[in-house]
Amino acid sequence: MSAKNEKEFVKEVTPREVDFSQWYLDIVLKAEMMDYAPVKGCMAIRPYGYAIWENIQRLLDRRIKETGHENAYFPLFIPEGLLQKEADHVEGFAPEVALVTQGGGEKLSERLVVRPTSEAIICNMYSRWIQSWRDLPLLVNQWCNVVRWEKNTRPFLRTTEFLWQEGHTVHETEEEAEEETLKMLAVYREFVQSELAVPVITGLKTESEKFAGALRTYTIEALMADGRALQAGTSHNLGQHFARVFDIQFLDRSGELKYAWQTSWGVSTRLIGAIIMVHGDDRGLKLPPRVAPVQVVVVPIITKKQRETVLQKCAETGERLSPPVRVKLDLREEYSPGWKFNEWEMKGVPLRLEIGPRDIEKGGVTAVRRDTGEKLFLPQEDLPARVDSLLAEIQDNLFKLADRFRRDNTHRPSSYEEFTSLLEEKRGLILANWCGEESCEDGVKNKTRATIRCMPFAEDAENGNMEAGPCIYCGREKGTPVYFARAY
RNA sequence: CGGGGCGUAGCGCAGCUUGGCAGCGCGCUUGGUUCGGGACCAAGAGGCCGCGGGUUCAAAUCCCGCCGCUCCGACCA
Repeated sequence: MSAKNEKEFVKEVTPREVDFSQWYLDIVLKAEMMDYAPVKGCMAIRPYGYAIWENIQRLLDRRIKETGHENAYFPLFIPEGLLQKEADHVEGFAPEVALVTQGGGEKLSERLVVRPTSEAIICNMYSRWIQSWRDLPLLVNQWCNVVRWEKNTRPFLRTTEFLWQEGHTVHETEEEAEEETLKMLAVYREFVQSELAVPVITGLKTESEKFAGALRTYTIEALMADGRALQAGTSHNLGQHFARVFDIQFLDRSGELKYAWQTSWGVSTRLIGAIIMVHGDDRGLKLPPRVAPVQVVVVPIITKKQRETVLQKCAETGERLSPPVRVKLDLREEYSPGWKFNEWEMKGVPLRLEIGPRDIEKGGVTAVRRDTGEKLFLPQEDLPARVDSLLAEIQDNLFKLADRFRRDNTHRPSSYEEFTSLLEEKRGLILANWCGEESCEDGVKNKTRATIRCMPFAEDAENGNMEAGPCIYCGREKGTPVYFARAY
């Protein structure tokens, strides 16, 4: 295909190299994932975008239940006084809460916060449900919406209202809570990598970056194609902070009254933004088959003489593949095949099957991979098996490409000068030693706009050496390696 | 929240400087011919010019305020 044609096909999308932000916005709108709603920072998630979310829910919900959790639902409204109980928590969330002051035409005696997260209301309920060690562990998850009045919004990445899941668990001991926190972090990591094909690094957040009210926050961080990092999920060990202020106490095995240990963890519709920014290209989305609403699109090549034969073969092919494959037959006759090719590429459908007179004559279908653009001929006999293995290959390839990109864009500077020039010229993840002082973290942030994304676990040391050394900022000799990056 | 840009048909835009019939391309509707990488012909439909106020005989156009989107910062799960 000529360069000119290549350009023509994507004229509706700003190339990534020109303006990555604009590219992202073009994609989410033109692939019909969302549309702007008439409230600032709010969006309608359109069926095609929501179908991805439903797949995320289905695949993650299964894992959450397999690890022993049950789903429940708690109120959208939280009495203002409840949110204010935990000092750090209220300090963290107060600036971004929406308040309901009126109901039923009358001023409320106590204002209601629209949940920015549900620790307060859930802990309030938990204090009534827990009396004995026999009530523990309490393992509950909730799928819901939350509202945070953000100043700067971006579709899927940071919206005023968003959808997520939040797990809230209660345990007898600190060790159990820590184990749960790490277990769910591992679930997230496995889920995001194997289903979304998004490689992540895991680690501990710094004190300044941790969840408001938590003892410790662990995170999975992904690297976007523009070299910026995205926090893709977090798991918090809440310690006894909330138990103390919400009075979650239980009689332990020796008859002693103890405060419980808690965790909370969540991922949101932000994951959809990650999929877009990790895999997409100038022609549009590239969806990992495991979460793609449409895994295979069948495009008939209709000609005057062969119309019925072709349509029949398409229907037949669809029936052979679905289920289990999510197949879409695009039988619209008002669009040319070429137009459809471009549209489904924009929408990121992993595999396209073209069926025309020539394919029928040769006894198969033409297949085109979205990830590589590769064109293949698949004989009818082993079509289901070939489609199945191609989808698996595409899933695998998307992960490999993203993982290679992440590795290629992880740097290990040996001086502060190299550190700053890497941030200016290449971005990406920068593994550098840090002494642990907040003043150095702030210093780097103020000068370079890069933040510490996480303090990685030692076993994740696949990107060069994890040896301790002088702090990249102050030069003191006690720094340990942490990941810096500019983040969304 | 501060600074810049933008807001005119579903989408992309022109018109605004210098006030005077609301325009173009794509898309949409209907009919027909087509269909292997965004087909073609013909006939149509579609407007609170973001919202509110002001100036004027007259406002998309000038002035003031507000809202929204966006970029750069600040703030932040």
